[in-house]
Amino acid sequence: MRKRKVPDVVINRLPLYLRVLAEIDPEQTPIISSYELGERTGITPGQIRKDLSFFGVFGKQGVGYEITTLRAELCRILNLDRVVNVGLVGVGNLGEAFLRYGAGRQKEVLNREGLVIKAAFDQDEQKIGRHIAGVEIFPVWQMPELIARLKLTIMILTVPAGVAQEVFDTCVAGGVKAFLNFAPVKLKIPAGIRVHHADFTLQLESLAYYS
Amino acid sequence: MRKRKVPDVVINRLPLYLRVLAEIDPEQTPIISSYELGERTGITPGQIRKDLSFFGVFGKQGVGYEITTLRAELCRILNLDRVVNVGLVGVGNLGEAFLRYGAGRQKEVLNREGLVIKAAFDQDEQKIGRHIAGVEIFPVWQMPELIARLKLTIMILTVPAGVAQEVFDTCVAGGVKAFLNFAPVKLKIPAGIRVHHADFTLQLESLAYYS
DNA sequence: TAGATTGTTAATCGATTAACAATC
DNA sequence: TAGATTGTTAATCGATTAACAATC
Repeated sequence: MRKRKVPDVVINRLPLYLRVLAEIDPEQTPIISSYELGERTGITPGQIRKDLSFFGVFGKQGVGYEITTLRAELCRILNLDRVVNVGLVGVGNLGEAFLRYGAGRQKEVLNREGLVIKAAFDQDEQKIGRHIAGVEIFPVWQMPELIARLKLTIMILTVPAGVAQEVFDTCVAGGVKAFLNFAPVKLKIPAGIRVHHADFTLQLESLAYYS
Repeated sequence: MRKRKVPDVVINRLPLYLRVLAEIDPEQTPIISSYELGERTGITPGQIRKDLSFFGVFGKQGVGYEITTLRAELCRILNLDRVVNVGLVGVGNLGEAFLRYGAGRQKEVLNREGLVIKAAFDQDEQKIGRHIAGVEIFPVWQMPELIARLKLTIMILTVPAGVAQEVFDTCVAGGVKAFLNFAPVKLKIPAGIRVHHADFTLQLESLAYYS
């Protein structure tokens, strides 16, 4: 894995480029310059060119970037040119909201990019077998089996803080490589595993500084 | 405002220190070293000392930090030593989940730190007047008035992308200083206003790279 | 060809880490 | 006093920005 070569901060910007490119009709505007893309993303043109240069040469000097090509390349880089199977653990308020979110307006966006929520997990007997926004809820003990069977490579953690590490470890053992963690805990993360934290409490508390 | 002096990245770490300190009983362990705090937060001891040094001198050489004092100082720095009033706009799936989240286990945490969700807003007639987790839902047109009356200084944006900028501008005009934005849009942000983005779609898409 | 815009290198900036004198 | 740990300075690291030759 030479992935370490590309800084995470660069990877985090690629989806933004993708989003902006998706808003343009390539029939009408087939080419975009780094200046125009910079205008629309809030990223400087130089930064955009630098970011893209980590992956190859996608533009034409004196001309710009062909939108269709650049979109395809970005999708390829992000693995979004194929289906990426996502799971979710913990169908409480937040988990349920997330399932519906992924089923609403954002579903089109996520699915267009190949991201599909395939299964949800909970330990509450009452919830097992229910469907939320078309996603079935399975018992947590079936996770190892279903991670393998459904090839889940991204997991959304919307579990209570107390069980987050345990659930996380189970997922890692099962082969999940990337996580979006909503639990307010510091996870112990093995090498090669990527975790994005979405810790609302910490975010609100730091906002208080500016209030 | 000399606030610009302290890097945002430092501010973002302070709530983490606060969380770890809150987990310790100061009766039993009254003093903590930067090494111990580093152990528990995953931040290097040097970094912690550097971060704190932006705000003053809180420790004793050869001894460490008095937990009660350090907690109080961090709260003061983050404005969490007084009540900080928070509003929420857009009571859809995500907005509702957030209200319940702020009412559940995390409510204790948030309230202990002075953060209180005081009002929610929506344009749907049906939702007006309802209460979710004890928070009343008001019509959006009452926002300017209620921001002033309830002194809302932080706003959580859980509105659809299409109206996010408009709602944001209204809040800014009303005097809101800090935002937690869940809408998948690039907001045009005036100077002096702080926005934290929680854009799930972008986060999931960048995770696909590691999947 | 002249103008435009890329890809890339070098310069700058800012944040993290290392190291240690100060001092409890 | 001796040992420990802070507060702070200097060195390092990495990311952003500026600049420009290459070239369409």
